[in-house]
Amino acid sequence: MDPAQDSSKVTIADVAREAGVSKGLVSFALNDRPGVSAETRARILQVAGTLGWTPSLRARSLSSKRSFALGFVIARDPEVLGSDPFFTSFIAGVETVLAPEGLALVLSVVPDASTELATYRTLVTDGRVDGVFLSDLRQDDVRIPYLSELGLPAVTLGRPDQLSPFPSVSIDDTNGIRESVRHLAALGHRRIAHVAGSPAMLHGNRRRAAFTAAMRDAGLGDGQVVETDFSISAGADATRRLLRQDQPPTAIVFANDPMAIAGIGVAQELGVSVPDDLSITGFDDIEFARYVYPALTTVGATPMVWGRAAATTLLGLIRTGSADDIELPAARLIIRGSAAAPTSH
Amino acid sequence: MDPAQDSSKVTIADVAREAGVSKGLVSFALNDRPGVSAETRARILQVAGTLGWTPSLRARSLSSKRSFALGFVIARDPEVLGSDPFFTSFIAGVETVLAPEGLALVLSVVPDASTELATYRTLVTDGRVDGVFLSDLRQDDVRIPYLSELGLPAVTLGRPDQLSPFPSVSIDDTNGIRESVRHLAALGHRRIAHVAGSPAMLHGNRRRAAFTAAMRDAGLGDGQVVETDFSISAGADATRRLLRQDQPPTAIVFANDPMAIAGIGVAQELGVSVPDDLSITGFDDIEFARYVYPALTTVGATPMVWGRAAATTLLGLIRTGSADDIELPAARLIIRGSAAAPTSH
DNA sequence: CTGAAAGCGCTTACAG
DNA sequence: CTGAAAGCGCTTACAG
Repeated sequence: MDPAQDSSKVTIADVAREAGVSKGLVSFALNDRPGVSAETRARILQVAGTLGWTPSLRARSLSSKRSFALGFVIARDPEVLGSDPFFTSFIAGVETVLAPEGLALVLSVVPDASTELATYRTLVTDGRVDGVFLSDLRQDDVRIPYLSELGLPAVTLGRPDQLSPFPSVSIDDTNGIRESVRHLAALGHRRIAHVAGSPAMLHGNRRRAAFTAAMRDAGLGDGQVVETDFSISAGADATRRLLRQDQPPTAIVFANDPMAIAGIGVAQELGVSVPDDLSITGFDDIEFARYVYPALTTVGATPMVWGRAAATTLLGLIRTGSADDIELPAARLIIRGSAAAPTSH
Repeated sequence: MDPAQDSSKVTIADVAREAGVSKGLVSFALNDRPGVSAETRARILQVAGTLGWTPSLRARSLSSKRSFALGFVIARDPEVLGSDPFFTSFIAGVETVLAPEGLALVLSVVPDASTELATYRTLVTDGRVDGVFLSDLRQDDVRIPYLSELGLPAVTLGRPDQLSPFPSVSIDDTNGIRESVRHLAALGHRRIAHVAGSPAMLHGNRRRAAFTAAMRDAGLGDGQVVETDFSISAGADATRRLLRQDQPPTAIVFANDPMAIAGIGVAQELGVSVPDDLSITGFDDIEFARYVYPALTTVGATPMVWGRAAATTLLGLIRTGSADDIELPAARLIIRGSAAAPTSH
């Protein structure tokens, strides 16, 4: 009765019979494989359309050993995760390429690194996904050899510091840090500090190195650096420590926006005026950055673009067996109100 | 050679042969179905363990017409989504119940409501999921009859305002609003405004109604209300509008934390001191709330707990055909620094 | 360019 | 309590 219900009952056998061909040929036509004449293919597709045939994903999965899904495993303390808007935007970007292809995204949020590996193994054992996204690259990341051994295709967000069989989608975030330091130096700052991310994470390391290099280039020494784990609370603590020194910095370059926003909060709490007494820059340009006061001068990231590029690359790898690395346009500094010339003193 | 590789090749037929029983019996043992003697079941499971048999999810899916996965479709402008930490924590909570059961979560982030419906349809047609989570309930929500007609089990986050065949997991968030108003009234505020969420969304409506009711109870009239779409930018705009009036409120109750944080930013920008000239309360207790200055007095939400409860309920519905509604402990006000007694004037 | 058949690895009535 | 067989709906060599 209900056409929607009926159509779900239509199988490849019905289409084959109606079109007067074998099931195999219908399959070939469906999968755009050579060996079907143009007119036969057209007729088959036409019949399929008329009958409202939707090939069974489950049957296709079983016989073709594919899952038509991609996976993303995020290993983070959920509390910290929540404040990082990167992932949802990234996933929205991924979605824009998966949806039209009829592919799905399987997401796992796990609390720690060992659960993370177990999750990848389950994903492979169950044949849940045809490939995965690898984010938050760490130094000498165990996930890379692990996935390689499991035979699971992957794309890394950022270029690993080790031999990797996987394509990468990366962005030059050092440029943003460099621009931040130059901007502050041009405003007249001499004592500039860096609240760095985790040294165990590649982007934390890279931004820190970029900071030091830019400081030297500007003739400002190495600059003081405080390491954190990228979390808001660690950012707040680091800021407090920096400002309580005898010679506090007049500017701080933060490795991400959440920490920078916490930094503004701490400064205000201590009665240190931003940007008059202290200039602050962030990294990521999360939406909050525009709405805190003063609005955060920060480096623009493009998580949706990353998502799209990573999904395209991973699909290419899965389908053709290889894919080129992609380098996205370098991150740029966005100047707003949280950085200004230091007041004389 | 590689045991991991070998084990993936082991099938139910191998186990049956080795255990000296039929494939059917192995299947029965695997699925804990009656009709297998305790010792036979034990022997089968033992053999399965020895051989390292992992039942093929794909084969099980095809023959049992289940997908062993749950779905979550989020319809939101990705920009706005990013600043809402609710989802990632919610998903982390869901994960804690899915992972031990060997179930996966399929996530879709779509830009608008029509894409949302199409996504649900695809999920059903492809047999991707056995049930879905329904969040951000709207007035007379079309998704409820739609999913019902598709025959897809669901759990709603919050109680719908319409007839619904689905169980709900809800929390009394009106209590948090009520506590906020009482807190402000007790501090001596008389002109309290509410920056409400979208009137099209149930929780926006509910919080707004709770605000008005609490104001009346306190003998403070209806209180001024400005409607928004829950977005940070709308929260900033609403605050600006409120503060520019001849008789601006001395306190504002925001329907969520992102808007409240933007509200603090706007106040600072306008030279209005928080909490001296203006008290502010939020809703959700996102991580940022503790780190802005002054720290945000807000209502605690528990997205991880929601996730866990919703997943448990949905699984129960799928497995037994019915599930009871769950009411989580009422949301409570968390007092921090953004609300204080109004300065006399 | 096309057909007939086996196979993917389970589950599920149906007999006994 | 147990076995043999059909079935889920595709894909994929293998023949022609």
